[in-house]
Formats: sequence, C-alpha cells, structure tokens
Amino acid sequence: MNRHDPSGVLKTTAASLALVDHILELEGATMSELVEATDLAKSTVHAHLKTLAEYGYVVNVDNEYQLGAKFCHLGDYVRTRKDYYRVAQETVSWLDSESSMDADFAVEEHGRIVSLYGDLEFANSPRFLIDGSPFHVHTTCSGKAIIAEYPETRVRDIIDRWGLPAATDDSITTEEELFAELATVRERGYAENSGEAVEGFWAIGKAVKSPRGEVYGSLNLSGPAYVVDEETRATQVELLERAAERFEQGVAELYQTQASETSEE
Amino acid sequence: MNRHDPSGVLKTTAASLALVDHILELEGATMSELVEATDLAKSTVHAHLKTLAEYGYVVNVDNEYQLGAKFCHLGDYVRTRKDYYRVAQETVSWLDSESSMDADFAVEEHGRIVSLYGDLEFANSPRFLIDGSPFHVHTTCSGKAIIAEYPETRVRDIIDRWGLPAATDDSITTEEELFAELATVRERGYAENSGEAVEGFWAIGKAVKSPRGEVYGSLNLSGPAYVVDEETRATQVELLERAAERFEQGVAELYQTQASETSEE
DNA sequence: ATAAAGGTTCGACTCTGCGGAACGGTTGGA
DNA sequence: TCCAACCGTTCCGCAGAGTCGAACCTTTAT
Repeated sequence: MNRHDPSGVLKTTAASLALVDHILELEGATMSELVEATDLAKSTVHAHLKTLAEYGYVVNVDNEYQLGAKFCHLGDYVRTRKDYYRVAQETVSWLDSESSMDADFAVEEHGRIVSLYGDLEFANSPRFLIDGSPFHVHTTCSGKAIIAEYPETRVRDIIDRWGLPAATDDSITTEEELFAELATVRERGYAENSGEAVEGFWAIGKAVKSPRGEVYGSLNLSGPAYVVDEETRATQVELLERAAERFEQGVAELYQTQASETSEE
Repeated sequence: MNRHDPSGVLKTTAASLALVDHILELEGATMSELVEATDLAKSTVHAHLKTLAEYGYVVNVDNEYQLGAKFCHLGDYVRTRKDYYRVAQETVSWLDSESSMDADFAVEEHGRIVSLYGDLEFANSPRFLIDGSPFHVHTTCSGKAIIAEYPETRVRDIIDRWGLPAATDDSITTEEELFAELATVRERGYAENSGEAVEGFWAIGKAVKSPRGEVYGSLNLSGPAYVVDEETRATQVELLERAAERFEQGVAELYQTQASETSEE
C-alpha cells in the first residue's frame, strides 16, 4: 500500500485503517477475503472489524463487510468546513450548467487529489483508483494544475512519497516529463489531460487561489474525448477560465464580508 | 462517548477513532486540546495523530489538526455504492425543486441517522450533533419514519444502545412517548417533527421501501417553522408522498432492468 | 532574552493485541 | 437426514506493542 515511513506509526491502528482500504478496494469483503488480503489471523481481523463497527466505520450486511455511512457524515463535515465551500459549490454548478462536460472542484491533500464538489459519481469513482487512496497528482489534470503552482521542492516531496505510477498508457511516468508538463501548464494557464487518468477521456483543470496567492484547489471539466472537437475545446477552456474568475472573485467578496463583520464587533 | 460494550474492542484503534470524534466535536483541535480531551500522554496523542495522518484521515494546517479530505473520498464511495443512489438523488432534487423547503434522503445505520443525499449543509451539520456521531433516531423525523417500520425488538435494541437524550426541550425522552409517536407515524403514513431536533424547525419524513418491503431510508422536507402555515404544510405532505412514490417506482424499474440484463447473459 | 506552546524523540515498563484452536450457526449438496 | 463448507465468535498464553514521562527542538509572543 506504499506507506513510505512506518516509523512511529501505531501498528494496531494502521492495521485497522488498512482494513478499511481493503474493503474499499474489494468494494465490500467477507471476513475470509480480508484474512487473505491482510495475512492476519481470523480472530485478529474479527477484533479489528468489531472495533471499526463499534464506531460506525464498518457495517455487516449479508455476510459482507462494507464501509459505514459515518464516512458520509464525516466527509460532509470536511466539505462544509472549508470557508470557500459555498463559493466552490456555486461555481461548480454554474460551470456544470454552462458546459457540456462534467464539472468538479478538487484539492490536493497529502500528495493525493480528492474531488470535493461536483458530480461525485465519476470524480471519486473507486473503479479508477489503484489502491484505497484518491488519485495521484501526476495523472489528473487537477493535480497538474495544482502542483504547477507549488515550489519544486514540494512537488519533489510528493513524487518521492507516492512515485509516478501509470494509470493508463498515456500517463506521465518520469520526472522530466512531469516538470516539462508543469512548465507548459504555467505558461498556458491551465492543465490538460488526454486519457492520462482514464482511457478515452479528455479533461482540463485550472488552479484557483486566494487573494494572497495560496492555492485552494482546481476547477475541472472532464468528459469522453469524442464529444469535444477542437472548436468546442476552445469554448470549454474559456468557460473554465471564466469559472476560475468567478471563484476567485467570490472568495475575495467573502473575505471582505468577513472583515467588515469582525470590525463591527 | 456512550460506547455500550467495550469488550473485544481494540483499545489502540478505539483511541485513534476517538481522536477523530474529538476533532469533529471541537471542529479542529490543537494537540494540547486533544491531550486534555482524552487524558492521554502527549507522546501517545502524537503517535495516534501521526498514524491517522499517514492514512490521510487527519491533516495539520496552521498548528491545528483537522479531518482529512479522505473522508470525502470514502464518503462518496459509500454514497455511490448504494444501488438506489441514482434514484434517491433524482428524487431528492425533484422534491427540492418542487418544494419551498429543503429536501434530503437519510438512512439509519448502527442506530443513528445519516443524511446521504440532499443539501449537506444543514442535514449533517456538526453544530447540531451531540457527540461526534450522527443524529439520534428519536429526535429526527427521518429516524421516526424509519424505525416506525421496524419490529419493536429492533427499536428497543437501538434505544438500549443509544438512549433517548434530548436535543431540544421538545424532544421525545421516554419509551412510552416514542412508541406512541411511532404508532401515530404508522397510522398517518409519515413522520412529523416540530422543533424536536432543532429549535424552531418543522420537518416531515416518509420511509421508502424496496418491492420486498425492506426499508431503505427516509425522504424528508425540513425548514424554519415560520415559513410554512397550516395550508402549505398540507401541500408539503402531498409533495413528500408523491416523491416517495417516485422513489419506489424508480427502484422497482431499476430491479426490472437488472433482472432483464442478467437474464440476457 | 525569556517564556510559552506545538511538536518530536527515546527508553523502560506493562499492558494488550496477536495467533491458534476449538466452538456455534447457517447454507447447500449428497 | 447427514455431512461438509463457510462465516463468525470466543478463549487463553505469550511476545510484542502501545503507553508514559522526561528531555529536546523549533517557533511565536512578550
């Protein structure tokens, strides 16, 4: 599961969380499947599952263990806690309605890409995930758009940790390719993906930043490549850029309101 | 945190997950706050946080620990994995557009209520949660609508485990009240809440079932009580009932398609 | 310059998670 | 009807792992 430095990590908790990853990967699993996947004793797996179930992280339906609805609860908490969440949600739904493609907003965390707002069916689909974790930065246009804004050392930290595994035949797999691509992204102002994350899919992404220049995440448009010819691609790029402006302006207004509210007290 | 039977539960994992609950409750916490909240040594908390961080469950921004975006990732997986998820989503958005109130779809799991689809800002808002866990069944109209369909023993199991704590002054707090209310719900066909979950809020919920009679969850409408007079309440009930029909019909169609697809192979 | 707070590392003690085997409950085929 | 296979549960002894406390480092504020 590619954990880089297991020193100082509690093995019991790690084993429990690894079980969660396995259940995700297997899209639901029976106990013996998990015993096989983890090389732990049946009684040990049982103890972990019981603990996870106690906290609502796992449920057992029809002799199969599944992840619990508590993840929805916690996920929604994370989503709504971002101060820009309302702006992001509005921007995505605007972009989605204007565009013929699917819109979403994604962030980088721990060197991985998670889609926070937008059509959740595709963006976070477990079918396209290598392990239990979210997308890699180098295979998604969101990832490329975001890390193009990072200093080189930060990018290196991420690839040192997660490597550059291919998702498709067209994925970037070497450092040189990646840094060249990031230079292109900076120059062009947005990132583009042609089947690098999912075969036959075309996507564009643009990073959005706070007034102070911190990168919040990336707005994206994606869809099957055959539905967009050269001409419509240009329109999609324009839409994306307008959406990014809307987002950044929305956040700026948000800060102004907050500032005036606090000064009134 | 009201864990009923700690036997067989791994204390290390439980401690880690308890930390997650604490971070949720405190809406982000510093390490010393967590030391205080848990009565563990600083080094112990550190080890747990490091492990949770390693798996993306926790992030540290500006000397504050927060829940990670991985919960969004896992939550979306849980959401989209339900076979009725598309039907539920469509029904909720229909109901939301037709009604003047907020629509959502919630399920019961482990004796707690989690809102899966619909406006996530309010339905799962952490501000209204007593501990890190989702809503109680007896304070929400979704919960009442759902457990009204359960056999009495199952309802008793739930209240034995979670008790009947009040969320507001109007909450149900005794078994007699609850069972009387559930009888009313069954008779009337839907559940109603007047400030029992949140002060000043009015809500209605109706359970939806599979063709075989299993309860999937509950469709709900909720909003501030002052915006709905007696007359509009009647219309909202009608809308809710039509939505429930749409949902159940949608699921029935889904099963037919699945059945014909498998028979073709 | 000093203090306070957040975070990190280390070693020793002790508790607890781990494995293995044995037991129950259910399903389905002989 | 019986047996076999599978899923889940319980129990116990031992070794390994988590816990604590203290010391250390870094950053921010006074």
